[in-house]
Amino acid sequence: MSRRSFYRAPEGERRQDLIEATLDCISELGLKGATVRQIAVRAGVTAGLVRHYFESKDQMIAEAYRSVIASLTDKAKNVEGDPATRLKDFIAINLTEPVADSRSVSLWAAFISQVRVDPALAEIHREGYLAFRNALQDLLGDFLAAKGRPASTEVCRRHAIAINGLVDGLWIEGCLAGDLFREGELISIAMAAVEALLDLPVEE
Amino acid sequence: MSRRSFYRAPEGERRQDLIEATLDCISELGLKGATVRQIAVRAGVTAGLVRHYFESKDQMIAEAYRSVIASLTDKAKNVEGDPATRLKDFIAINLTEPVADSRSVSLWAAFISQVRVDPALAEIHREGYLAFRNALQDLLGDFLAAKGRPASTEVCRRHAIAINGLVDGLWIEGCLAGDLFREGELISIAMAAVEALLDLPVEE
DNA sequence: GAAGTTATTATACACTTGAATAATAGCAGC
DNA sequence: GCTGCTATTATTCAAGTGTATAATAACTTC
Repeated sequence: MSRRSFYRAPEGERRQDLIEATLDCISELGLKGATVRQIAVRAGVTAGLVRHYFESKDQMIAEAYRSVIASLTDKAKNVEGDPATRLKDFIAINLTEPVADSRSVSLWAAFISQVRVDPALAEIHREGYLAFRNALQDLLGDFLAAKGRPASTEVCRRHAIAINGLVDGLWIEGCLAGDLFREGELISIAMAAVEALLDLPVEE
Repeated sequence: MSRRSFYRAPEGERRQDLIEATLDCISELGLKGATVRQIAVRAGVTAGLVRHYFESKDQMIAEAYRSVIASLTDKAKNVEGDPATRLKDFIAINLTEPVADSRSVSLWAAFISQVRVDPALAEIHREGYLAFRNALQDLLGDFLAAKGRPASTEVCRRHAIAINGLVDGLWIEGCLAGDLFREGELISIAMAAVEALLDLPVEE
């Protein structure tokens, strides 16, 4: 009667593994299916270890949510180049894998559904949304200025709200039922819509 | 030692009560919190009754989802009047209570998060989305024709996809963090955006 | 290589879960 | 009122839940 052998992982690595396993469970089995035991199996450890790294299962899930938000927003916030290119890339990135895939939207929805239940998640959502929208707002300000049509903060804010809504809505549908659209169709629709909203060509 | 007294309800009524109680639980406690016992408490019955009306808890939840989708789409699909009024109302209805409230978006998100887990829910979502988008597409066709700018099915389809995405995205944010926007601001932004997308005034 | 630290395993606990079953009481028809 | 049907309650069950605890083995330090 002997114990299984194991590897003593560095703290950061193990925490990351546990969070990743948590997200796998949530996306494939739903929040209900993300039990401590199932998460442990996927992370290749035993259930007790979870409590060694996190105060509670709920706290681990909140951290997992933070990492989802970060993965959804980081790529789009770090676009580079001239304003027109950045705007174009911003849209394309959000409507292309890996941001746009069914795993992402599953995770996102699972957490959104808990926003009313857990105020901590509500706060995380709010921060993520505002950071994302403000990045877009700055981007739009730069773009309009570069095109010789500088706009007030208020105008940029309204444009950012609308375009953010548009991109979010298309992102969701693309993730949930991508087969309803042709290859690249959502990006093309989004690009045309942004041009109409701003009354300016984005692509040359 | 006596049993509690009870009322023998007509089948339709009791089923409706159970579904309503299920939705209350999901929106307030999350899918995890929607246990057979908790649902029974809210419906004012004992847990065993659930299985008398539904084959399983999962089947009851799928039916509950159907009723959510219906409540979200029915109001918007039944707009009346001339095309411009219908288009205006379509947008306003989707961004105003009771369609736009935190309970609705919680329920919607809870089900979306299960789409990957349960193919039955995926099918229900797909049907709901297409019915909604097609209603919008017809509406846009009528509107453009009435304004003397008749458009092809394909053009209407692209407009419907974009406007549907826009409205969905704004709906979600309005529900989740309504306090980030001024009274009526989302409707005003949506209306202006639709006018820009169609290059036509919606309001006189 | 021995000693000490602690990440990890193993096990146990109290509680909740969805479901099955049997008893019962509300109500319709006579 | 009595009878019969069945919607509803009450109880039970096995499986699964998050967490607490103690034993242990992997690794560090000297």
